[in-house]
Amino acid sequence: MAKKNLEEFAYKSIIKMILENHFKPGDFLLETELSDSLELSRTPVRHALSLLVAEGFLDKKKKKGCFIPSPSPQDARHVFYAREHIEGLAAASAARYASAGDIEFLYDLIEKEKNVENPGTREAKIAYVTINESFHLGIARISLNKYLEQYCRHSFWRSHTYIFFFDRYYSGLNPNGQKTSPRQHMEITKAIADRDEEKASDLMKQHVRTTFEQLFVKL
Amino acid sequence: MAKKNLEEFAYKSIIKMILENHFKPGDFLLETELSDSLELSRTPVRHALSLLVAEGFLDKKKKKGCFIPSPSPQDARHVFYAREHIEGLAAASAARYASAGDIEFLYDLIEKEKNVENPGTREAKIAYVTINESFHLGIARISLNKYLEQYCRHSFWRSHTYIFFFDRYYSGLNPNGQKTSPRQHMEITKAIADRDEEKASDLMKQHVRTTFEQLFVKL
DNA sequence: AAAAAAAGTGATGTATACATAAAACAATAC
DNA sequence: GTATTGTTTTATGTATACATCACTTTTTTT
Repeated sequence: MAKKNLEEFAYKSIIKMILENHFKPGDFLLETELSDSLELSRTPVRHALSLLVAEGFLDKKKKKGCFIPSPSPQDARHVFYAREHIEGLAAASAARYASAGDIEFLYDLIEKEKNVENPGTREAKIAYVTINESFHLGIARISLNKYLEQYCRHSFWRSHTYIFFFDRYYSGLNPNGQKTSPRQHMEITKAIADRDEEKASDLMKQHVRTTFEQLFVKL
Repeated sequence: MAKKNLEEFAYKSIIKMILENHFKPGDFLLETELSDSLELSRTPVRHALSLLVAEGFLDKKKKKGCFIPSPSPQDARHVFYAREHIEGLAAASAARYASAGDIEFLYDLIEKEKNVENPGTREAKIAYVTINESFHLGIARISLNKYLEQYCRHSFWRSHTYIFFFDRYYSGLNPNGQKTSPRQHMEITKAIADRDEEKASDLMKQHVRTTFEQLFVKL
């Protein structure tokens, strides 16, 4: 990763570390440790941590430090509930405003998703995550509403804390041993292409709920 | 205001200045100017500005600074659209989870709102703003979903940029010369007290839309 | 030996000096 | 007169030294 902007670099690096399970819930992210390991001063690290706290990715104790919030089934329900409805709104809005290029973009992603090689490997998992992110945040972007987009992005990332935590999900397989995402992504995209706002919204809500249920099958 | 925590002090002071119309859209909030006028160093000011940017109060240009976002009818439609639906969700959730104390809290606010003295004065305006914030963010809190609450808070404040800009609104009067907010607040609260999630949601959505329409009557 | 007081530790909180880059301006070429 | 390049300005971006406060450990007192 480029170090042009140290603040941005610190921000992205810390998120990356969190998503790569570098820390466990309750761990303190010390400014000095991070600045050492990222090889920059405390200032940009401190800045990045503040943002992450403001955005709700981290919790903070005054004069003590920032720490990874403890995930709870309750909190997961809250994120996914918010995410479900907000992405539903975004999908409806996307169905209204999507250009031909946007729709092509979504179909391309689904093609890529179907053709990920060596499913089950670490590389395949990373590919799925990347494509999935592009799809969901893509629809958020296509909604043309920067507020919806921002909230989608936030709840998406926050929900990914859980997806990485209970990472059984990214086997990418449902209980029947089949991938559900590409099919659902396809249906959503079709609804958007058909300009069917309500259907796009409903399918997206259902899709997010499916993700949640697959994750928390045992909770 | 106490200066125990300089970062908090800076944060609150800057918000206060913004809300008191100290700046106009497009104005840059310079770190050095602010730190001079608040009589502290750039560090806490810079920190506060970062938070305000993260929270969407301010926009930022890299290496240039933080500035008051310029309102546009398009942007206003986007904020109010997002706010309408998210506050609708929060109201539904609040109808489900509100405690007796919560409901009393809401009724108390409505009482206070009805009894604001000397309508039309600057003091009355500030009182309305304060009460209105407590009501809307109160419902967000009562939803018991911290994500919904966060998005409510964000879109609420962002929409307030417009409310303060076109401040005809806080005459508090509708085209017929009557205050509409207390009545709508009362109806929403009743729906919450009745545990009628759908009604609470619909009324809240309608209420936010009313606010928008009163603001943009001429746009 | 238990409790209270005091000193020590280690992190964040704050101020400030310096580096860097965007933007404004001036000078020059055309 | 306009466009383009070079210089200056100025505010942010970054590093770092020092202050402060919560917490821990040690010491003292009873």
